[in-house]
Amino acid sequence: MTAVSVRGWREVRDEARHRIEGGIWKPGDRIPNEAELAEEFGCARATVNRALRDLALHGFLERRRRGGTRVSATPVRRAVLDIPIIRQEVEGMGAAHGYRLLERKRCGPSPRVRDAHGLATGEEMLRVRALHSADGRPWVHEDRWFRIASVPEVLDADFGALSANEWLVRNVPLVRGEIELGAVAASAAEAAALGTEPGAALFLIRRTTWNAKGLITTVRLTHAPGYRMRTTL
Amino acid sequence: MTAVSVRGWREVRDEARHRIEGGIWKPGDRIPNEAELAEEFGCARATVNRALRDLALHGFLERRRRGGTRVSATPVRRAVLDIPIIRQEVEGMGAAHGYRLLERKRCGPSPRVRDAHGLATGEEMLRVRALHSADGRPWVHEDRWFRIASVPEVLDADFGALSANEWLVRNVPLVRGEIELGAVAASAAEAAALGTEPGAALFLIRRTTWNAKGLITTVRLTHAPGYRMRTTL
DNA sequence: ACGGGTATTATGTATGCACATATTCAATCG
DNA sequence: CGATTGAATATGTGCATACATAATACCCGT
Repeated sequence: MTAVSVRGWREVRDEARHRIEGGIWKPGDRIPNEAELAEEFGCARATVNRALRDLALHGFLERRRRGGTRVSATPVRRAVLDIPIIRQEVEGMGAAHGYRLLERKRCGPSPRVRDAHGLATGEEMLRVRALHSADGRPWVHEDRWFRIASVPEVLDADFGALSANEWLVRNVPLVRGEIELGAVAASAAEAAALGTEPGAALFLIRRTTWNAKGLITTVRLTHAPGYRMRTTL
Repeated sequence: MTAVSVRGWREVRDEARHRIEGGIWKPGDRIPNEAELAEEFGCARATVNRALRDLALHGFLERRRRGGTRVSATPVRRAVLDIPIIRQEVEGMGAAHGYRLLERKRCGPSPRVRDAHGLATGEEMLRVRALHSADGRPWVHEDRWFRIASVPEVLDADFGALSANEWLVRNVPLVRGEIELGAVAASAAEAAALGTEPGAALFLIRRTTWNAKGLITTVRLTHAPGYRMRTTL
């Protein structure tokens, strides 16, 4: 093989990807080891390592010590995806971000929230519902539950102007979180806020965060119909 | 600050995360530079670099040359998420993966597909619909379009037993791809296959791949109601 | 033949160094 | 005064080397 001189680990990565895409390295194939590639490319093994690690992160390669590196038999396994921050997403489209508080009240958890997080029925919570819009058009309905025992300070925030998300970022250090993506039928309240019909298919993002004391907050974000989240491979 | 001796970049990463989570480094704060942290931790700067790069990849930090590293003001921006391969996902749950071909025919593109990819109306395509099941229960409806001009070999595959996805993996090197996530209302055909009502909210994964000649295939995967995709932060 | 220990191999990671590059700040010149 | 230039700084990346670790292959003693 001709010694191709490359500049930087990105070029090594791209060259490797071309070989996968061009079928030179086929799914399931074992590819040359790092030392050999380093020699071929005229660079250090560390550089090859960086490139191959990146491809493995994105699911193109599977690597095992001693076993070598092989082209993934299932080419798309992992994607790095940007979970949008609403304000930024809207402004990034060149639209004006609007925020309107719909509801803010202290109450016990809904059965669904209670069961999902093992809370007591009497547990005191704060529920905040709001609507985000882009150039005046409904964009996302936000339905958030705070657990007051974990963040009592939340009672001092009124969320009239500042979105709950932004308040959280400034006031509560994150400990552990989960993101869940799915599809749900619009509830009556969501449909009204988003200007659609109850039962309409809405894209759902649920984020839940905990700290050492337990649940901090969980939020159900439902996007107006037609919303898509995209990522490139 | 006491010099804490750490072993490996993961420990550096974890310690940094603890400082973010514990509020020692607050959102928007600029953190010490790599050289200082390396000294504090008693490791090489490259090790600190690896750790901080990883945190930046996951959206916890924002890094700029000369500008230093700051704690992200928007704590969750990026998530690495596993896009499931259906067979693996089903088998990973300990269920039996079933596959049934529903339809396979040569035809022109539907208006939606044609417009989305700028195809001619007369363009010859192969449409394959199938149902994946888990322990006999409907799991995912697969609606796939192949562009015959790009992959004529596809006509030789009957897809009665082998899923189109697996055929693709073995026969077509990937060039460029996109994944789109969203929610859609179940079509009549989908509803029938998945055992639900037309209009039900379904989680949608659309994958499209191209090569140098243009579109290869696009697939609409719709999951049975209640399906969720999860990732940890 | 069999089971277990050991050598081999490929990747994983750490280190110290050098240089590249982006960005900011400040000094300088017209 | 304003624009340009240049120095300082922090991260980005590359290299050579060394050792760690996991997985496999192989050999050997019983």
